[in-house]
Amino acid sequence: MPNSKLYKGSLNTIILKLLDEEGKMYGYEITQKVKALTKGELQITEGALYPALHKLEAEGLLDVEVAKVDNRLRKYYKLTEQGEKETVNRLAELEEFIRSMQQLVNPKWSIS
Amino acid sequence: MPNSKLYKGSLNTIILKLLDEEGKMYGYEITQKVKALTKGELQITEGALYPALHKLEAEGLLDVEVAKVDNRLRKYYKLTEQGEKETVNRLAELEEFIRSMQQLVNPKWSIS
DNA sequence: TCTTATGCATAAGAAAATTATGTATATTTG
DNA sequence: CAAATATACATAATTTTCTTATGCATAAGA
Repeated sequence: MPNSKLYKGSLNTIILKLLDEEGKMYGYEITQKVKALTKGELQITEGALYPALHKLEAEGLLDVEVAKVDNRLRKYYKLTEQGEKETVNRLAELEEFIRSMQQLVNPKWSIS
Repeated sequence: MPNSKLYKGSLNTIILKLLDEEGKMYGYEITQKVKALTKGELQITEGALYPALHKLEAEGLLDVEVAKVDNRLRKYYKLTEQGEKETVNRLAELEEFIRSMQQLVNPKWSIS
């Protein structure tokens, strides 16, 4: 996402969350999904996405399955069992983080 | 903030926002304020804070004023005019970012 | 036919943290 | 009273995580 420096560190959590929702996705699909969900606000670059996917796979959080569609390669990723557990933790962290940021940015809200 | 990787990139905005609210603050005060506001959730490390303050000063967004209290050094920072303008922009970006993240994490909310 | 879209990947560099130090004074606690 | 903790600054080495720039290849649209 070359537009905003803010999302640093949240890419992995975004990937995990999307895979948790969608079941399985391939890289390019993830970039398009994020773009659509955020109305173009967040654009994941390939240079960030693919290394992130490989790392999550190496950590045992993702499984990969190769497919060929229209004579083009696709690598479908899905959460492993461990990945599902981690996703719960990471999402909780992210939500807590969002709450904290709101607290800082706009203390009038979120009495929570 | 050694606990959460998520805030990466938002430290500068946090600093600007706090200075905008408080008028002037010194480094250690900022760390304590953030800790308090987020109930210990976000802990700014010195290794991140001081270089960030120096950079913001170098960019002309902050002015510094040295004081001695109880025989100890304090460096009070406050926004320059340019800093105030930038703060408006950065806060808008941050709020947009938070909205985007909520969109991704919990699409059920924010019909916005 | 040329550009754009789809689909993967990696390398070089930059940005922004963490971790580990270092210095110094004041206060609290055992 | 000594030791630990809190206050207050700073920087260097390292790591993490991006951006930017490439590269390859096929399909679709102008």
